[in-house]
Amino acid sequence: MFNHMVEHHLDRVFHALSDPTRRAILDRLAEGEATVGHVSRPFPISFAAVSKHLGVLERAGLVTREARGRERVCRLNPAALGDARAWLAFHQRFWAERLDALDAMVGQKSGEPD
Amino acid sequence: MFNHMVEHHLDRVFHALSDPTRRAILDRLAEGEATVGHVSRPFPISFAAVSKHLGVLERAGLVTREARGRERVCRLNPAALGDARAWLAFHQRFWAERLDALDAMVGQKSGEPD
DNA sequence: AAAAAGTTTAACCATACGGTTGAAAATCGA
DNA sequence: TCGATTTTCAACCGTATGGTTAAACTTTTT
Repeated sequence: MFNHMVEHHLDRVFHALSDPTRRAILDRLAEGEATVGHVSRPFPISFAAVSKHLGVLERAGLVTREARGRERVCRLNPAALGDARAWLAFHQRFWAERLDALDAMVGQKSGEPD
Repeated sequence: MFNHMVEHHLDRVFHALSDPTRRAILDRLAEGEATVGHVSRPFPISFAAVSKHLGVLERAGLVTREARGRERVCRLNPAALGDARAWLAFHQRFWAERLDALDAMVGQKSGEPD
């Protein structure tokens, strides 16, 4: 019930989240929507680099960019975090249960088949 | 208040999670500890490739490999998911609050926190 | 001791990544 | 219309990634 075909989506979300600049961009955007220029200003990298980061975030569904005149206003899309969060929550709990089960039968060495 | 120096750790965890093969390895390991050979068997890639994936997972703290004779038994480390989960949970909720505030001003409501 | 088994490491390949600069495209202001 | 502003796109660079095969290392088996 958990292995849908959302895999590629998870790929993109986790990958988007794996870069500190992109997480900082998300933090910046959490303060409110902003244009690409406004987002990029505090970062010590080029404008184009930030634009590409925003592309990665957009493709992951984490951010939307809407054209407004010659500017583009970026906004967060919190819902996109849902799948990643669900994956983590499920697995962490599932793993913990497994390990608890193992702890419960300390001393018994379970033969691992194949 | 959230910008610790755990960044690099988050980098590694999210990056480790961004690959479907690695997530599948974690799923496999959730069924119980296993040697590298056992882990790699179902995958259509080489043994060495799986070994490298396990290295990535290990460096992210998600998996431990313990030498047992000439084999290495791999186990999950659920705790390592903690930081990532905390990051996601905090941000999703934080963003949702922000957007809810915006929605409230528009008159539309469509947020599902937690 | 020698062979076999389980893993890792090294070398390599193709592609993707994060970064740059500079040109192009679209819109605004004069 | 012209020039300035905002953003993307294209080309490029150095490094990292995921994959391969083959060699090396350690431990078990014979």
